[in-house]
Formats: sequence, C-alpha cells, structure tokens
Amino acid sequence: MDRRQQKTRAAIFQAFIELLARKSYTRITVQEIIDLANVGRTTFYAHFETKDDLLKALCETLFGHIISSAADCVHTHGLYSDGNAPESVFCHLLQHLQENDHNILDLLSCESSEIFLRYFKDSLNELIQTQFVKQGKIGGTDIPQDFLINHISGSFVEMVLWWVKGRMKQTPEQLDLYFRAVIEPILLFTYREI
Amino acid sequence: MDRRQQKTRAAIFQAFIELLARKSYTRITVQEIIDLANVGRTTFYAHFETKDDLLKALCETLFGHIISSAADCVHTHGLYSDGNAPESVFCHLLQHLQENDHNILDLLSCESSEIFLRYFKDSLNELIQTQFVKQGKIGGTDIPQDFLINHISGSFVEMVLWWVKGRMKQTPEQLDLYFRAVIEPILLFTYREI
DNA sequence: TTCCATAGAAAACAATTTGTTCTGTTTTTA
DNA sequence: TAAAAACAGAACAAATTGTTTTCTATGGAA
Repeated sequence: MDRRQQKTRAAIFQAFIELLARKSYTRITVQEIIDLANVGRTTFYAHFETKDDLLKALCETLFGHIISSAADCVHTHGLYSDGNAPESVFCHLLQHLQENDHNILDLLSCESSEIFLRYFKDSLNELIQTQFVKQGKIGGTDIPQDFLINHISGSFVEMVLWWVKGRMKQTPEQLDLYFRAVIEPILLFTYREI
Repeated sequence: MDRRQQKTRAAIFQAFIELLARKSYTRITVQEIIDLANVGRTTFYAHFETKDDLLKALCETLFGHIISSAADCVHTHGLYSDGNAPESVFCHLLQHLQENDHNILDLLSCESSEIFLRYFKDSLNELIQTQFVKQGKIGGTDIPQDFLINHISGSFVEMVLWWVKGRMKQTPEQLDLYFRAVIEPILLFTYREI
C-alpha cells in the first residue's frame, strides 16, 4: 500500500480517536476530522464513503488484532486452561486491553463506547462459538448452545464496560478470577476439553 | 396537562418509534419525525430541545413503567422467589416485554436497540442494587458487590438482546429458567432473603 | 357561553453539514 | 524520467438544524 495512503489513513484514524475522547460519535463532523487529521476533504472521501464507514474500518482494524491474538491463544490453550492457570482467553484479552494497544481503551471509555463494545461482542461470539460443540446441561436444565455463548460473550463485554467506566481499578488477573467465578459452572459443563 | 400537548407528544413518540423500526437513530431527521407526526416544526422544538432529548424522554416514559412495575414485584417477592416459583423479577420483566406494551419491543429489536438496552440496564442496575446488602462469596473467591450487580443486569440485557434478535422464539418462562440456571449460583450466595 | 392564555401551524431564515466535482500539485513506482 | 496515483484546495448544490415571526385554533376557567 502506498505510503501516502498509510499516512493519511493513520492520520484520519488518530484524529477520529482523539475526537471520540472529547465528544460523542454523533456530534463529530467530517469537517472536524479532516481539520484535525490535516487532510483534504477529497482525500477523506477517497478513503471512506461515510463517517459510518470510517467507524467500521476502525473497529475492524483494532479488534482484528486483539481477536486474532486471542484466537491463537484459544487454539493452543483452549478457551479456558484448567485449574488456576492464568492462560484463560479472557485474561489474555483483558491484558491486551490494558496495554491500550492502538488507544483501544479510549474507544472503550468514550461516550460512544457501546458502538465498539457491540463490535467486540460479535467478534468474541464467533471466537467462543468455535469452542462449543454440544449443548450444555446445568442443574438438569437443558440450555441451548447459542444462549450460553451469548451469555459468556455478553457478560464479558459488560464486565469490560464496567471495568473501564470504573477507571480500571482491578488488574486483568483479578477480573479474570471474578469472571471465572461467575462463569465457571457453565464452562465446566459445556466446554470441550482439548 | 393540556390535551393538545398530550396529543402532540404522543404523535411525536409514535412517529419516532415507527421511524426507528425502519432506519437507525442517526439517520432519522427531525424533518421526518414532524412530517410523520404531522406537527409543525415549531411545535417539535417546543416539546423537545433536540432529537437526543426526544430519545431520552421516550426511554424515561417507556422504561419507567416497566421498571416501577418490577420494583413493586421485588418489594413483595424479593428479587428471586425461592425454588421454582415463577415470580422472579426477571420473568416478570420478560413477560412485560413480551406484551409489547407501548411498542417497546420495536425499540429493542430496531437497529438502534443498544441505546435503549443501555438505558434499560442502568434502570435495572439501580433496581438490583437495592436488593444487595453484603459481598458475595463464590467458590472461595471474594467478589465485589458492584461486580455482581453489573454481571446480573448486564447478562440480563444481553439475554434480552439475544432474545429479540432471534425473533423471541422462547417463552418468558423458558428464558427465565435459562437465566436462573446461569445466575442462580451467584444469587444463592448473595441475595438477602426477606 | 365567553374570554384569554396557550398550543400549534406555516413560512422564512442563517448557519452547518454533507458529498461531489473541478483544477492543479506532489509523490510513488515502473 | 514519465506515467499513474494520491492529495490539496476551492467551490458547489442539497439537506439539515434550530430560531424567529406572524397568525390561527383550542382548551379550560370564570
């Protein structure tokens, strides 16, 4: 890819992230983005059809890294390594988030965080889905597989939301323990051990 | 309140809900709302400062009913009546949603459902908060109270989202069973019996 | 029923915002 | 070095927003 394109794309992303930290997605105008990114109007529209398109591209880029890294983790350790080992995918994901790679934390704590969390959840859902094979039984109740998957990915992103809104006072390891405690009973019955 | 005001307000709400079923919140313009509601431009801005203000008012009106009804339910039965009795607040809430009072389902299944679910979750959070008194212990792990509250309200709204997106194939009673199965271990250790 | 305060309609308005189109310049790459 | 591609800048119509003004209709109290 052309260096100019890379620079322009990066500048637009950066400006967009900075603006998201200040105001809600809806209130951000294309004009503000191109002013801050210092690119021409024509250039912006050459890269992205609309503001929504930019949002989508940003999501794909940022979560693409995190999720594919988590996918590797899952393929080697499984969703949830046994016992108290710290290699659960969830811990891995939380650590990644804490490192604030590509300013992803700004997006998750900004006014429009729901947009990104929704994308995050969908990606996570696909990831978890690959790890489930059969229906789970908990306390004699038959529970559909997709209900469980949704419960896990949903709980996780809601936890992340709670975490970042509370200024991330807990460590990823702590959070992982909490999450295991509320999710473990389900995983034990449904997760395919590799 | 003046009958004219009531009519106007209702017409705007109705038009807004109809439009939300068709397109995303962002793409809806004030012009479209007033055209469909058949009210003057001046009138709209006499009732609501902005489109966001309208959204907020709609949330307050719709979720106000459901939550206060659930609050009554909690005050008499507690969060979660013992055993297999069907009077859990969660079941109550799901039944209310299924009745589609004031077209609330349209909002929860529309493209901008996250906006409403977020409001829903906040209301639910407050409701559950009143029912917790002490920290919970699960499997020897100390878990902060607000983590648990967030987990419950978060899981619930994510479940509702999953439910409406899947065209609500399950009955509220079925869903309640699923939800209890994944939440019960937590509730048992933390919920104050009345 | 009458009266008046208030709600609403209609139109016009400036100010933003959007997305496109033009021309000319700079940078990459073949 | 020359062609191709990316970019800047400006100008543009169209749509949208929120306000203002003038006038009409209506509800509720006396």
